[in-house]
Amino acid sequence: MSNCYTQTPLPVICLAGPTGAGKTSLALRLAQILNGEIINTDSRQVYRDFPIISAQPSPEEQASFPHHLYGFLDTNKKISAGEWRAMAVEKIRDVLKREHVPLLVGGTGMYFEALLHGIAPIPPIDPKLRAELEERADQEGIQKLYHKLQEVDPAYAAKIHPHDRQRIVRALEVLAQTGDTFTTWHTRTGLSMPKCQGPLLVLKVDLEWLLPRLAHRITIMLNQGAIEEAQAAFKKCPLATAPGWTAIGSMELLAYLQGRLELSLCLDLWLKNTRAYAKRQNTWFRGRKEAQFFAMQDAETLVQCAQKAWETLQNNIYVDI
RNA sequence: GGCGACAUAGCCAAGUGGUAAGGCAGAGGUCUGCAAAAUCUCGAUCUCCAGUUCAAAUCUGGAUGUCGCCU
Repeated sequence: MSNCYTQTPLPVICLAGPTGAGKTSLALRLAQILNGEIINTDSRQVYRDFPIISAQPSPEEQASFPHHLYGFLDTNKKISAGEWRAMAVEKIRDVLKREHVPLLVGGTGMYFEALLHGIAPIPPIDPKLRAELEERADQEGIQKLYHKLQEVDPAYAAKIHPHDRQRIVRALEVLAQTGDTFTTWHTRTGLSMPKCQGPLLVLKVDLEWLLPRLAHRITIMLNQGAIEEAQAAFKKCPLATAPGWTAIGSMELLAYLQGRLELSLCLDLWLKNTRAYAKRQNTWFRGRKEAQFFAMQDAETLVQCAQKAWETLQNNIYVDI
């Protein structure tokens, strides 16, 4: 019985949307109605030292229903989409064993993608390879590496832009270590991986509506001690390039703490970057075919959809078993 | 009231006779292990009117507006 979920898709409910849309409070509602447990699907809320700045659910909120994968990672550590997925799947299994509903809540589109559609089972790549490629890119120019990619994996090269350094390096490092091209790996997506299945419920927000909310949220964060939080984090991890610092809010505050930015400019920039991020998130979710969109005013409808979807998932699972 | 300067996209701004750089903001995309990342695409005929010229954002005159100084 313990391995039945490895054969059948794991049923989940996904709640996504841009930052500041109101996912956290809605998630609590879903948890209450569906008897759910909340699993973080956000690449920044995993960091231990930034609970305020990354807008993690408050301790009270986290105490009201079980929350998973929040604030467990050190600032100098990073996590990949694949690693997150593995952890999330484990949590999902646990939740299901308790006969609760796994609620995946967050704003990181790629994590939802990895969870619902799988990700190529590429082994961990030696960081040295990437470092070497990055250095070559610095010295010879990224065009050289792109030309190389065109030779070894023309199909993938055609899919990305010649300036897309991150993806060019990634494709080359994978090939260098595994001997297989990125394109080949992509064909193996989903194999030997537990699948998750469920609705992708997305909060649809208008940026004009969101902007004042984001501004207000920054004020609240400051009142809650965002600056002190950044100070404390800096004491623990003074390396500005550490993965945990590459988040909106923390990077601007760090610049302020280091005297590189006036406070008022820092706050302006923080807001600006947050808004731009929300826009990118909108773009991402808009492009998902399976996404179902709801305005915040239609939260009720969303909840009903989640309930209905869960019933359907239950039935399907039992049929499969 | 007088004198002077300026007037280029939402903002900043280059361009001094040959048919409008750039930055920011904004909009729309891409996305397979860094994703709060990386990356791509998109905008004006130069305040208005008249004139000079083959040709004007660029020269001349006038109008309007803004800013500064003066009385």
